[in-house]
Amino acid sequence: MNGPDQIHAPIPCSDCGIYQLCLPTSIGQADVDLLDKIVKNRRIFKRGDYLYRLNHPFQSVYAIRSGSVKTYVLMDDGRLQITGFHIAGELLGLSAVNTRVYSCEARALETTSVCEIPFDRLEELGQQVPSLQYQMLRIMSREIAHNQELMLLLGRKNAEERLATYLISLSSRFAKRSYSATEFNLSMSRGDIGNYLGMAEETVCRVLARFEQEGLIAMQRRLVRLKDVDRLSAVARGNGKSESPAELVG
Amino acid sequence: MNGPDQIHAPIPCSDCGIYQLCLPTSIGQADVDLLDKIVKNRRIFKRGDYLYRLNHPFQSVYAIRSGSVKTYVLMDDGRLQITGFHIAGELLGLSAVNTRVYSCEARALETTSVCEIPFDRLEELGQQVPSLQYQMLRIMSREIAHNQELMLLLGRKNAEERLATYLISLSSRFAKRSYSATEFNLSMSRGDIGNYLGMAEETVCRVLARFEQEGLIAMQRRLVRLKDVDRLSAVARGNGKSESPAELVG
DNA sequence: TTGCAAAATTGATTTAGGTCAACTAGCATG
DNA sequence: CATGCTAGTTGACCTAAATCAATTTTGCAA
Repeated sequence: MNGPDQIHAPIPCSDCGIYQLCLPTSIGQADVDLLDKIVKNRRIFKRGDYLYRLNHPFQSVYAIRSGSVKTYVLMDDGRLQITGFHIAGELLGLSAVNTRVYSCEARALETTSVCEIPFDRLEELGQQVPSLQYQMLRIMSREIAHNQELMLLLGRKNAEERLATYLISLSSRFAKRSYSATEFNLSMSRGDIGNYLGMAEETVCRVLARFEQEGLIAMQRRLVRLKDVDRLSAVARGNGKSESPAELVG
Repeated sequence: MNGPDQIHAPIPCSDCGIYQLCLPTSIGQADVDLLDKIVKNRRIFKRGDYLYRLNHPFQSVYAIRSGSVKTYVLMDDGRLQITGFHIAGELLGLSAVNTRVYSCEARALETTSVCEIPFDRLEELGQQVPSLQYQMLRIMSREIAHNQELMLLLGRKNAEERLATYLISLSSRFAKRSYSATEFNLSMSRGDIGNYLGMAEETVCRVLARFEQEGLIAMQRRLVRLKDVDRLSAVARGNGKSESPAELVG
């Protein structure tokens, strides 16, 4: 039987038999550099370039060295849904497959350098790269927790709470890799943010403007500075409106 | 190295070291019966009884023999969020742990008979029960796909689409275990449905009433009959409002 | 530098759905 | 049988955010 810290090979989709994987997960800048050194398969993408563009999954995982990437799915009715933004230090695979998805794509938001890792080397690399020693199961488990958080966000939170949550989340992701956690570049457009958070582009603008007026943030085009993280966190948690936590009985 | 069809022991939360697991997954009535026969640990819960109620995870998985169960989390601010409804033929564990969750609970929606399976027997049982031979990874992968679907629902869909999606989804779950797929009992309250779908109880009522007027369903208290599944599916997919599938460029 | 297209902002208007409130129907209890 | 009690329904009203529309700003390419 397996030890708990081994990497498992990816598993095929139980419906279609094709491999799938989900791991928009942070492994840290150091381990990305390490991977880059071992794998020697560096690639550069320019803004708008596709990292992949597929009707179905895929052969590689990408460790982002610098820059940023958005992933999204195209639904069978033509709608586009952004599933995540990924920044330096993070591992990028493919988000889950479901029947209504026509194609999964990932494209660079700015000039982006990645290390492309073929699937069949993942196991071997797990021996050498500390953060990959977390097995897939653990990584996926984190992904599920993250999605549940996001579901709460989409189902319950209003525009201000969503955007505050988003900024705080970005901030902590930047913090993990020793960039500034309070001043960073939103490489994605307002429209992208709106799509991701389930609100109109105009609302994103208006709420950001409101945050600025209230002294929570400072903005200059796509550069944000969080001026009052505490208060912003409070907004993200939904303080302000007095929520009655009605304990429902089934 | 592991064969692809083995069960893995659950893995501890990478943050807190405590075990967690997520698997609100259908394994089918036949395999539930099989499990029940092998494990011999049957338990009966009455409406409102707790299957578990914990500040942190947990020792068992439950295979539902009959009845239904809701799972939910209590947030640190006291809010209650329903994370799923589970019916006969499904396996029920614990939905993902996240930092803002204070406690995870599951309670019966009606008189419910389950087979309680201790964690440490999962592996052994995987040898004997076909559907458990899917390894955890695959089960979790399905869970992620399901969550992403739900995220789309919560982020993009309006009240009618949500409720239509919900009914269709329930229908297909019932269909899997040879109950009627077009006539079934909503064992959960309107309030529960609203909580789960992110809308007010009153809106649930109103939309159901509208569906009934339009001849999509027939209702009698908690008993629903789907009269026009095709049209209902169309509503669930969001037909009606002409969505411009703007292809955003990052 | 000019010119153009995409992105962002801001205002006006509309609307879906939340909230509050009243009322009804089932169901359980003494 | 009367008496609540909870779940469900329906109506009135209001608000957050979508939509529509007009500018303004910016980035990029000739």
